[in-house]
Amino acid sequence: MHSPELLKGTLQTIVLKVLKDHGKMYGYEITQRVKELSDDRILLTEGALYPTLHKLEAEGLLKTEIVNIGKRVRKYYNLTTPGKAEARERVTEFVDFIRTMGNVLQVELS
Amino acid sequence: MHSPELLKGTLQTIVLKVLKDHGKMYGYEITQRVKELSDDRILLTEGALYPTLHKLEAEGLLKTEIVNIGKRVRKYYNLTTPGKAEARERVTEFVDFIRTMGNVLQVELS
DNA sequence: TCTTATGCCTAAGACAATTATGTATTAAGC
DNA sequence: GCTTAATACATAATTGTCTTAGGCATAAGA
Repeated sequence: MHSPELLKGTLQTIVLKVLKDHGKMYGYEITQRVKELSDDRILLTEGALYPTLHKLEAEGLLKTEIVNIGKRVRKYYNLTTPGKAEARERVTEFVDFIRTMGNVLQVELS
Repeated sequence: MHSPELLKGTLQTIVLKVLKDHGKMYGYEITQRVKELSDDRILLTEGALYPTLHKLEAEGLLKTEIVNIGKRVRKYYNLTTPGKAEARERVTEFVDFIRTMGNVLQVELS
């Protein structure tokens, strides 16, 4: 697990990009996908994830769809059109940030 | 200027690494060096920098030296031996984090 | 002389995350 | 049949880092 401080500020970017790459997903699924993609290094906590999903939805970047699986409820999230644009921007912004940090820290980012 | 959220958690790493690369520096000088290295994209605020310097000093990672320049006072900071080790670790940690994020976001980090 | 730059610092508040809960269903092990 | 782990949603209290807003003072340039 990574030093958690570095993760701060990246959650929305992660959620938007993962949804962009994988399409319709529900909360728990997102945590598992990120765990998998990060090789168990990024473990999203529910206390952070759900408020973030709700916030992105309130901003119109995500839309939801509730599906019943037996007696259990799943809430699927997907990007809206503005959400897709936002995902692109966030990733670009992140990459730019990393380049800048590479200069400041004088490191090569393979 | 970058989205400030992404910067969160990176301040200590920046301070430690810049001091490692440039040796003895004072607070204001650090802000200017980072501004320069980042091409004006990272502007450290004093309200964040000074508490961080004091904290790192309290942890024994930095040592200080006060110098009078005319009537003005400069407080130089430099890494201690544990501080140098910590700087190395923080940078390694940051690079690892970036690699992980590259996988999660599915982006190439040149 | 007024603004900008240099130089240190602290305090209040915002914000995002962690930690701690709460509720409930389903599958697996014993 | 019972217990535990996994699945699945969610909120609330707290923590920590940062921004914003102050405060004080010297030096240089227009």
